[in-house]
Amino acid sequence: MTDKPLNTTAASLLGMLHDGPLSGWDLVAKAEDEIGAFWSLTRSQVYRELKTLSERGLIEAGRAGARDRRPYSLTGDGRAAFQEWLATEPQREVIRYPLLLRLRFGRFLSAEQIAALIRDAHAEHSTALESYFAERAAAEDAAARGVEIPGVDDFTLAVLDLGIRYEQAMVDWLALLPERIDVDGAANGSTAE
Amino acid sequence: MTDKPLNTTAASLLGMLHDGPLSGWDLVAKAEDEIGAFWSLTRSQVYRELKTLSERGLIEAGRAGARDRRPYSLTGDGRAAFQEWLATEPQREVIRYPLLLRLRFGRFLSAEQIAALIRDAHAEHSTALESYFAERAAAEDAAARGVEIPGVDDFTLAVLDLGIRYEQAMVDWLALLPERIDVDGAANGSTAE
DNA sequence: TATTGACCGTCCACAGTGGAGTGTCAAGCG
DNA sequence: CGCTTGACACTCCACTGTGGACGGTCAATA
Repeated sequence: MTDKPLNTTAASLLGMLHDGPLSGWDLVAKAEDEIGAFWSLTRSQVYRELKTLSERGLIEAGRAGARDRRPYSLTGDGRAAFQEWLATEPQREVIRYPLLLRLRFGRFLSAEQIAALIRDAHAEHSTALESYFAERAAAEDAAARGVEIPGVDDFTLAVLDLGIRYEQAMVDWLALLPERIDVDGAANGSTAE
Repeated sequence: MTDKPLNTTAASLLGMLHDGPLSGWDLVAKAEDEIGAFWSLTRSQVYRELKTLSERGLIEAGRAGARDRRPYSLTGDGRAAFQEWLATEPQREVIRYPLLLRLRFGRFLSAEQIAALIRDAHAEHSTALESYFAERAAAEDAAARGVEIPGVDDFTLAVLDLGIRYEQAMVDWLALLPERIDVDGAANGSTAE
């Protein structure tokens, strides 16, 4: 199975198929829910990968259900390929954050524009933080009552914890930002230096 | 100039050209240095964008210097297009972090694999944090002595501050991670749940 | 002088994004 | 009962993004 290393998106699909057969549509939803915070993928990409994965024999399409729904299941080769991928060196993270780019070019922005950017971002990260808190609370509650939530293990919770730290850092920073950059002094419309 | 919105990478190039004419090569270096932490771009992409930007009249190629070096400078239309872009709604951040994906699938990893992943990531983020601290210290030192570092303004420092918070959150999390996930209990090689 | 290494750009295959487009099925409603 | 609506499921395409191979130029130095 060493014909060619898996790309990360393909590997994530194999990983999710360990929980049972799923269609492309389901995989997109599951990915969004479970790994969406740190691994983006799109419908187009998923269907493309499913095609090549099945050509390589790492997954197998079941019989189509209603509405062209095609469930894929993992093959033995697929499991092996996934294990191989797990053992590869992970690449560095990629972050692309348009807001930061605009702020970095803040000297070309008006005070109002800056304030609006910060306000919106603060709102977004606050709600993200809230929902992570809720998720953790639900998990802790379930644990206290001895109930198992399917698909939630120690690793899920550990990663969730990082999500909380990340969002908290964002919220804290954004809250202090307006006084940190002297917004009124920085306003200069379109004048380059 | 409303023929078509700029993509973010093209906009970042226009932004950097406000500091004076630069070649594609220089732009890649400058981007890596100044915005690389939150906006990734590659050589290929930069040269492709430079071509279309100059076709659209937003930048202008100067006379080629040694080694085919072609400096580009901003046009008036380019400045206007950049201002327009600044006023557009920024999209959400995209994060793609292969390490987190592997950890999320940690139940398929051995204890040694997990430990190694964490150790490496901790080292990487620690050095990133150190270098950010050094950068900030240099800026503070310069400020104390009344010196202006070219290309460093309040916005640069504010964004640097977020970088520090981000790396600090990572380092803290990674430091606690080994005891948080009971590594020895989690080891199970290739067994699915 | 020859080699080395930094500089500068091109090209290509593959990966990733977002939206338009197509069809299917279930539920509700008049 | 036929119609509409909306969720479901996939396809296709243009554009954007990534990484590496490649080719050439120039400066320094052994």
